[in-house]
Amino acid sequence: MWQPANELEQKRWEKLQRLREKGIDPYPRRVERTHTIREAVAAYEAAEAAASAGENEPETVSVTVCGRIVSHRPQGKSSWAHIEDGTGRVQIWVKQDNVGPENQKLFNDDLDLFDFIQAKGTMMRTRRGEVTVLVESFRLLAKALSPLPVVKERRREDGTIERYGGFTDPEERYRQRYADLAVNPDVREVFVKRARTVNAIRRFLDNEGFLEVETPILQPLYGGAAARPFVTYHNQLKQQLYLRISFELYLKRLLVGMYDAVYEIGRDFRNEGVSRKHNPEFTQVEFYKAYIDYRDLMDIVERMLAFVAEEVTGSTTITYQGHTIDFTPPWERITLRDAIIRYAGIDYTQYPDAESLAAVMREKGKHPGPDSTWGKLVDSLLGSEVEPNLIQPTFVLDYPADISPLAKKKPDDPTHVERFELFIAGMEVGNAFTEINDPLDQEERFLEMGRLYGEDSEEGHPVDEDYLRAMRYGMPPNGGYGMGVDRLVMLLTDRPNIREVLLYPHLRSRED
RNA sequence: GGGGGCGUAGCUCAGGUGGCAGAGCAGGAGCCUUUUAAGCUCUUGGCCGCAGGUUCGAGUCCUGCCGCCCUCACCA
Repeated sequence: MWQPANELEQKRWEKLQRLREKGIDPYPRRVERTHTIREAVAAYEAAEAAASAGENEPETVSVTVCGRIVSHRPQGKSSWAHIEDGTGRVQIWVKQDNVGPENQKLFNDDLDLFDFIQAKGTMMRTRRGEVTVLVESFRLLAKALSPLPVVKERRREDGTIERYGGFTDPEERYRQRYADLAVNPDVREVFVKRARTVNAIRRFLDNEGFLEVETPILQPLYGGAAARPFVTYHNQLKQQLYLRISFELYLKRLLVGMYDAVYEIGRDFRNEGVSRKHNPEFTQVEFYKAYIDYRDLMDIVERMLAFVAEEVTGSTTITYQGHTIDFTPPWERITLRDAIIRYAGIDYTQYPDAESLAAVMREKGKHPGPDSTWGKLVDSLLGSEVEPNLIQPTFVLDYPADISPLAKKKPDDPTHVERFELFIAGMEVGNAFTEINDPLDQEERFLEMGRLYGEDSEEGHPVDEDYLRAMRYGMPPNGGYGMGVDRLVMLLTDRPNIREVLLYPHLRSRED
């Protein structure tokens, strides 16, 4: 059973007992509300506007509003408070003349910051010009036994807001996200924008004729990306299962099934390091469309992100960590080879094997990993030399075939594939290719990956025989795109850390 | 996993070279019927992350552990 942990909770618990002794239910069932706070303020401002037209006093606006007490300023026989609901914040004024001495005392002594109340009264404007509910009666809706961190704000003369105190420790904010959201409105705003982002992606794809589908998260075989999976087990079926690392192979099977264009928005799971840009579970959108290739995909992605940015922020130009980023199409397109020449000064086609490429990287002062494959070395050049420089949306295209086992080779160059990745603000945001639809080529590429990575590597692609069988029934030529939604939300909300855009980011467990 | 930083009151933070653990806000008592970081007077509140060690004496120095942040590695 809960016990007060400190003096603050002890006092609130005592107030709770006092209220019960007075016959007041601190957690009543029924609530009356005539207006949200935003509606109440709007109704009064409308009445004022109408009155000023006729130069009269505004008509009486009677409201019953509900919300959490976010400032509590008892002043003897007259008290002020602000209450907040999901729509806004309004000041209330409780006067002994209106509510009587007993209720005035109860408001002052037994109600606390962060309690929920219902207040009935008429709208007015104070001398200082703030729209306020002059309270006729009020009622406790829910007692808060634990105090939230207090954040105080003052509006300076110049209109800017000065904040005092606050709730800023990232660990506590993530572990107690409810408290973070309750006291930090800007955090609430992040997740409103996140919802709008997902919604805008969905609307865009729906309008483009894509069908939204859902595919298995628990999979007997994982694939579609090079990542280590989480492993789980179905007791009754006595079957080892993996949490998916991508949607790719299941979505492309649907093109065999004669859907022309499909997409899925959902969670992927990768059993790898966590960082500023990586959470073990993250949200992806992947879409596949028949009869297009990676050049068409670039056009779609440009239009999609310009649309999403506009819907979420009101503009196709955003600010991210001090950078101005412009989503207006068209975006820069550069081949991976040219990008690495430009930013690392190495033409990797001159070093066609891992040994020579590693050697030239060492000459340039880089530190290639010891047992890297050639493809991994190219990828590391991209990650460390190129990626940080790509601030504006940039498509990097035409990747080496041996790090891209699902992408179709270029017609004039079998060492490279029709693939691009999208980089924004120095982050990889999207990945796409002209998909292999030749089942024999695909099988060979799976086997090749197996040879490169070795039988026991978890990063290698397990050969998905059922996927190959599907492809043998005939798969239309198609292009597919995958994008990390969390990273896009980071961009659109100007957050430097993926945890800031996840309601409940993964944290190590801790004894409380 | 490696390197660096951090952990002090409910919250935000101070606490040179080891020497009585502090402030603001929140909380409590009192005054206060147009306040808005309300104000004024008084006041409560501490496992200094945890466990060891050095020392006459440790919030401070050392070691280990836990957690978070940054970074590297890993990661299409």
